[in-house]
Amino acid sequence: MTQTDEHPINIHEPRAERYNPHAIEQKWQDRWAEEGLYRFDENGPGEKFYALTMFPYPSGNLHIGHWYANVAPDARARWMRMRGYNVLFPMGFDAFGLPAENAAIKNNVDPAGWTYSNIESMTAQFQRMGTMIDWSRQFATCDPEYYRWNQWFFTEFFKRGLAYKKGGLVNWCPKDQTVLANEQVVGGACERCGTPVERRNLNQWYLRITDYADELLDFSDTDMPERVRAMQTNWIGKSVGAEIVFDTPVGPETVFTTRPDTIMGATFLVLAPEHAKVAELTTDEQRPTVEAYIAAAGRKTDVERQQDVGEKSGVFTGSFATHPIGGHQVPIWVADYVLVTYGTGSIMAVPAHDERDFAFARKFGLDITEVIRAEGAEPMGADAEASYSGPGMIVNSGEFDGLPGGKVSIDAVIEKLEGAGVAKAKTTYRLRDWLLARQRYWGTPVPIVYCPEHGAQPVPEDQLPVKLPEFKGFTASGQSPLKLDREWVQTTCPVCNGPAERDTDTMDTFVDSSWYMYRFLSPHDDQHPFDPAKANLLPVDLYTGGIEHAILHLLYSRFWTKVMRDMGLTTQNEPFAWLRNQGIILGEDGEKMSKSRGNVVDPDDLVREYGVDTVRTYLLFIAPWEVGGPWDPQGINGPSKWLGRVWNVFFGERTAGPDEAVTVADLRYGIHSTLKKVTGDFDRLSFNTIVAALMELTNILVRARRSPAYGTPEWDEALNIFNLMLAPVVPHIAEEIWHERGLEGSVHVQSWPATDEAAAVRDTVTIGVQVGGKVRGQVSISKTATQDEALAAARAEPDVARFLEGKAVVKEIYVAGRIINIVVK
RNA sequence: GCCGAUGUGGCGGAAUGGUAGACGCACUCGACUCAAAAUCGAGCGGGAAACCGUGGGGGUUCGAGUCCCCCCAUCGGCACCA
Repeated sequence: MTQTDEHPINIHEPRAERYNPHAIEQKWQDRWAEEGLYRFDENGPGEKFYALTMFPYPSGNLHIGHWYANVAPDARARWMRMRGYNVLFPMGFDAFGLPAENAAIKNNVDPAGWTYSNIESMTAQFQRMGTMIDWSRQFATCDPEYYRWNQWFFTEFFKRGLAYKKGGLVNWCPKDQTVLANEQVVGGACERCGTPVERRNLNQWYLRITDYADELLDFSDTDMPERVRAMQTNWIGKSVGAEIVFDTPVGPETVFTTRPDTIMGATFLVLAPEHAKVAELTTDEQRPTVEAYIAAAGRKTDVERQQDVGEKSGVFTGSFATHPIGGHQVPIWVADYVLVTYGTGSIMAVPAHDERDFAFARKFGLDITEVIRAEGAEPMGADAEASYSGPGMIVNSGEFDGLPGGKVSIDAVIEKLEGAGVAKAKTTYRLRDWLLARQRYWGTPVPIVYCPEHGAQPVPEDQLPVKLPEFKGFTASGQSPLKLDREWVQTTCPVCNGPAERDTDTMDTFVDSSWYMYRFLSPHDDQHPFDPAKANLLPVDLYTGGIEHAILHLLYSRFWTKVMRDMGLTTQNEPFAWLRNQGIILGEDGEKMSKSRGNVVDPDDLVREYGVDTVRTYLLFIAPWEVGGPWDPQGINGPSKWLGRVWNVFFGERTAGPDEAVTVADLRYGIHSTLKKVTGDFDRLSFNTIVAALMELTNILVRARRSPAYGTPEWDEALNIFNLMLAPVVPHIAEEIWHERGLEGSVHVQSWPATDEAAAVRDTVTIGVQVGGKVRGQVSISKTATQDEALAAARAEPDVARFLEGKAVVKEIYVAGRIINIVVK
């Protein structure tokens, strides 16, 4: 198109134009990519800062939640960069897992093809966000170059005895046709698909996370939100107590208790229905009853079991155990309120002091013996309505009577029994070993071969990766698809070279995410999982993501790091120095966004309508970032209008306004107090108040533009600092402004400005005056006014004087720059 | 039941123990316009006022949204874990 005389376009006057994000955003994204502006250089200057957002699953569509999770960390990473840090901010894809396989089954397509095409489209969507992510480091966990190291780690774990195979009851999801780790069973149902899990007796691979249970309870090298720590601590479930042996007709039976001090109140034993000794202990007379009970308990799903909580059921075995101190006989029962998976699968029941044992004893008419009595309490009668688990003195316990319940008496009981070899202090955890194997195709093959001669052998390092066989379609048999590929299964033994078979299971995808943050250090390294020379980039300084991974991913990656440390791969105890969780953006209706509810907000639509910078700003502004909340479709008008006004502050026509009285001092105060606030708010991740402060400053600048302060050197300073403060939040408009102002380079490589502390406080302050603690007026005084000056000014204020009339002044408070309070009587 | 959060205008929210409601949305009025949108300007907790107001009740303090104690409600996690 050529310029015509009718429509002269003065290209040197874009300043008269309105802010148009669509005219500038793509341009800058392209230019930044071309120039490699965000390429991380580990040899670059400045202290390193590793910022990471939990990598997404390549579902194929980037939704507003991904934006919410990434924009704020991006703004913060940009700010750190401007402050002189050498910032690593990478991104990848958590690409193995069931959705690909399900899509593959449904449409008979290759999960790999489906996944990589999703990654491609999601990367493009991601790049529209305008982040400083260094895309040159991107990888997907389904890349053989990545999962090779999963296999390498597995074989290393195996050599160290941290990966082992054992038989036992496991959780099985009938829908997903695979076993699940305990962490992936929520309320008795599959964490992924909600199907109630079944228990199956299977031989499976585990990782020995329980070896690290105690260390995982120690959070001293990682700053995680209280609720995450609480959830993990809860999950690990440490209980300090003792194991105590009761003699039975078929040999000694060890029970675990946290209350050895109540042992004289133990009036019966209870075994879990699955306990190995039940059959032996059951007398012939009781056998039909017990077997029926065990069969019924076995049929119950976990979901049904949980619904029955509180409702006690059980049967008597017909046998008795000998009380280790009293020497008397106590009956042995079977009940499903005792879990075979916890402690020893059997308990000594102390109905007087345990709610569950009490309910059970009442229901079946078993003895209740009080052994702890609260100070001043009446003895527990036969008609007691509840157990008592509070503090008190030991009673009815012979030599222990009169000791305080708790530590002292616990130690006394253990000490006595320890001598006879029938008790020892013991700590039990709820945490189980991590069940690793999955009976699925789209994952990392377990690198083990089974040789008839040499048993399970790890695949040697030089033969890794064990690549997944080519996709040949699925059958509906429910068997592992790998199992069906005979050609793939048949291999040779690494020891004797004889015929052997591959393990046909794949790894839990949480293996992939347990160490991916290390891979970003050297994503293309084919000699190590990560280059040891880059280990100085560890740990991740700020890790952000959703709370849904509070236990699963975070606990597993903490465990992985501790093993890596013990292997000598890192000196860090923790992968993440600092963890914060963003909230969730809900639909307009306050419900979780979902296609079925029709309340989904599409970021691509928003970008088309408002531009990237507006969407970024609104996501920062909508709520405190760690809280989140419902999407307000009208709310985005605020940020949209704001950026229009920002543009006009720099390039708008200068209209003569009403007599604005913004002084140069006001201007400097506005700029430097805002700078101080924004700097502090970035530090504490308070993104919504950053935007608010920038908006407030814009309001000042709009007025200043019409005041005598316009055009002064202070005005130029203000624009410069404002431009720099905009950069982390709204990178495109900030860059455009930078260049329109005729400045060189990129605004994003500039230094964050320094606050002039003197300018950030006012010389004259307006403070409230209280009389008797109630605000009655305000006075404008010098910041450095003395108490006498301040009080004189306060008394002179008519609104204040009115309330002082006829009153005796008791006390006068003056906090410089804050408040005056005159206490009267 | 245990653990962890959270409760402030119509709405999202702000506030180192120091003038509660910054900033924004919505709304109202005005300017511009033939008109509308956009934009710009003004107002916006309740109450006529005295005053009352940060879930409720106590307390500490000259002064409490903020600190302490006791409740209530909502959300999240775990849940027969001995």
